[in-house]
Order: sequence, then C-alpha cells, then structure tokens
Amino acid sequence: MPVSETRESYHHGSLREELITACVALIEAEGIGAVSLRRVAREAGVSPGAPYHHFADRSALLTAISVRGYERLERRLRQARQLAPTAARALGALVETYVWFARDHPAYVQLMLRPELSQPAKHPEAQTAGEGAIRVLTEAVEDCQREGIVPPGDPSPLVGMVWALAIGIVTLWLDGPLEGRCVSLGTTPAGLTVQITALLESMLTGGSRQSNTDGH
Amino acid sequence: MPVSETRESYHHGSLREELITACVALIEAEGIGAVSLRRVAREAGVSPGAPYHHFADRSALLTAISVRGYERLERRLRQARQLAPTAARALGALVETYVWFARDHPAYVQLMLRPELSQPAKHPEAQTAGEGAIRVLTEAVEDCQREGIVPPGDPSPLVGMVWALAIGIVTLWLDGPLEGRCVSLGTTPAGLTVQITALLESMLTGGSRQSNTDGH
DNA sequence: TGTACATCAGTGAACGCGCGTTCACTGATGTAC
DNA sequence: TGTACATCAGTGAACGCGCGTTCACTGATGTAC
Repeated sequence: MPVSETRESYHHGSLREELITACVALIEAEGIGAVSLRRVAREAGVSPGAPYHHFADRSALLTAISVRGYERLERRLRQARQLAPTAARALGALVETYVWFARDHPAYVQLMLRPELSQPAKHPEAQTAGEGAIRVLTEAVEDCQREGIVPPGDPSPLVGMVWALAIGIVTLWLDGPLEGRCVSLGTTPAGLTVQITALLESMLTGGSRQSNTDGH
Repeated sequence: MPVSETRESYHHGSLREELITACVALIEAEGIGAVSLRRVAREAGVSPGAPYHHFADRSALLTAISVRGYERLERRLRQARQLAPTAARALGALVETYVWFARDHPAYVQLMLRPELSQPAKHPEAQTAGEGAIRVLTEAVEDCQREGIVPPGDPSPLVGMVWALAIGIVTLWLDGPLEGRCVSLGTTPAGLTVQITALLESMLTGGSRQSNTDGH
C-alpha cells in the first residue's frame, strides 16, 4: 500500500506539513530573504537532509506553498463572490478579499509574487493553481455583463484590470510603501483599499462619481 | 579637490557606471536570481573587491540602480503627463508609461519591486526617489479634479488605484502570467494594457461604457 | 618641465560562512506468514 | 501472537561551491613646488 498523503504521524509526525508551516512562519518573522532549505529544516527541528524525503528540491517546497496559497485564495474568492449582493459589489469584494488574504497570509503571497524562488519553468503547478483564482474573477465579470453593468464582449480587459489592481495593492502593502504613505495621509492600508474598491464600484455603476464618505 | 562624480575615466574608466550597467544586463539576461556582487564584478571584468571603492555593500549598488530607475521613470511620467491632451487621458497614459518603462527596462523595475534586495531600511534613497513618481500621479489626479472629471476631495483613492493598477500590470507582465494568458486570449500584454487603460479612462469620463474597438 | 609625494582605484589572495544536495547509516514502522 | 523481513523516514557527516567582505599591496593619476 502506498504511503497515504494524509496520515497524521509516521516517524516524526507529518514532516511535510511541518516544513511548510516552518517556512511560512520564517518568512513572516524574518522576511522572504531569510528563506533557505537548511534554515527551514532547522526551524522544523530536523536535519538538513530530511526535507529531501518530501520535496525534490528547494523550489519544490516553495512551489508547494505557492500552490496552497492559491488554493486558499481561490476558496476565499469564491466565498466572497457568493456573498456579494450585486455583481458590481462582487468585483470590489474580490479585490478586497485578495488584499485581506495577503494581510492575513503575507508569506504565501510573497512567494506567489516571486517566481524566481518557485521556478515555475520547473514546477508549473503553482501557475495552474493560480488560474483557478483568475477563473473566479472572470466569472464575476461575466456576471456583470449578464446584469448589463458592463457591456458584452471580451471580459479580459476588466478581468485584467481587477486582477492587476488587487496584485498592485497587495504589492504596495507587503513591500512597505503603502504603509508609510497611509500614515502621512492619516489613513491605513485597509482603509485605502476600501476607498479604492468603492471607487472601482462607483465607476462601474454610476459613472465617475467618487464618494468621500469618510468625512473628508 | 574631491573626486568628481561625473568624470569619464580614471583608472578603469568609470567603474561605478559600468557596475550598474553590468548588473542591469545580468538581470535582463539571467533574471533577478542571478544577481550577486561577485558576479556583477566579474561581468564588469573587475576583481571582487573593486566594487567596494564605489559602493558600501551589495545592497548599496542595488539601491543605486533602483534610484536611477525611479528617476528615469519619473522623467518619462512627467513627459507623458505633459503630452496628454486631456486630464483623463493623462491618467491612462501614466499607467501605460509605467508599463512601457517596465518593458523597456525590466531590470530596474524588478529591483524596484524587491525591497529585500535593496534593504530600504538601510538605504532609504530609493523610497525617496519613488515618491517623486507618485507626485506626478497625484498632480495628474488633481488636474482631473480641476477639470471636474473627478469630484474634489482627497485624491489618494484614485492615486492609489492608478498606482496599484500600474504596478499590478507590470508585475503580471514581468513575472510571466500575463504573457501566457495573453497568448491564449489572442492578444499581447501591450494590447491588453491599452485595453485596460482605455477602460479606466472610459470609466472616468463616460460611466461604465467599455469600447471594444479591436473587433471582438 | 621635472621631481617628490600623496592619493586613489585597482588586484588577488584570503577569511569564514551558509548554502543545496548527496550518501551511507539506522532504527522505527509496517507486512507476510 | 510471534518472528523475519522489507520499507520508510529520519540522522549526521561530508561534498563542493559561490557568496560578501576584508586587506595588504601596487601602480597609475594628480598635486605641490
């Protein structure tokens, strides 16, 4: 019988799982620059060779984490889309969801945004997993078309716009400049995100009217 | 007399300049993962210790390149803003300009987007240089407000939106997924960029009308 | 213009380090009968 | 249930490597007189 992928304990316990956990914790604690296979093994309390029983090489571990990140992101995006009261709200909510996901799991997203670490040419799984997330975006845009908010035709410009917007906000937040800018503006990254998505929605539904509801 | 920063040749020629050139070329040829100070020195045809007469350490070189990138980007953004016939067009043009800049100088932008390499905590110059670029965006948004396209008030949501949009498209392009997606859509990253900026502008000026001019 | 000296920007050898990966091994776990 | 054996997931030592950085040095460039 082949080794089950879901068993709870063998020798060490489920080392594969613990390596992923340790790597995520390491990135969150010391930044993406601190990642190395040896270091992750050390954090997991295991010898440097041990990971090779679970991952072909360093990039395989990082790819596995990226894949998990995309899967979790997609799940949250699907929930957000289902909960949104209108199609226009869904688009804004998807952007927000991506950003909150990055805030809650910065390590996943940082890996997802650094292909030089996962080497997608070698391990294409992460890219495949990412396509699932984009599918949710596309479906949401198609909803908008069905509701007449967005004209029919190729949905990809709006899909690309929403996707890029989400990645852009996330990058600015995780990389630091957003935090600093928000401080000098008297707001927060989360607050600015909500303002941006509100702006997006108002552009979609009501022309260029921009609501400044937060007392400006 | 102190050493002039702009002299053409001393011993080697202007090594500082050549190190920057070599590093940029290296990133463009082999990707951001190939960067090391030793390697850059080797590419410039110089011994491993030579760079230390021009840069305090590795991150200082990478910061200098980021700074140069932001300066060049800002110059191009200013030109684009001046050439734009309308304020709304200026916003779209700024996004496009950022994206074309990334296409023309991927190495600069990749460094700008990886703070763990420049270590902004140690060398804050890059962040300062980046603020110049955002000032151009802000001015363009204020133009829109002056023209009545955008309601008065805090410009930062729209500034953030345009900024994030630009960075998002750039990230998707440089990191690969955009290229692949565009192929399967029968378009190109540049084409999709233009579609996205057109969409942005039409959202700003005319509600949510989305022109599909490319025969779809 | 020529000489003596200071400075500057290179060389190349060396340092210690952490890295990714391999490998012979071992002992725990699972399987067959 | 007990024993013999196979497999599996660890250990820990070792490999070769490239890295960032330092340092004593050297020879070219610039400066003073």
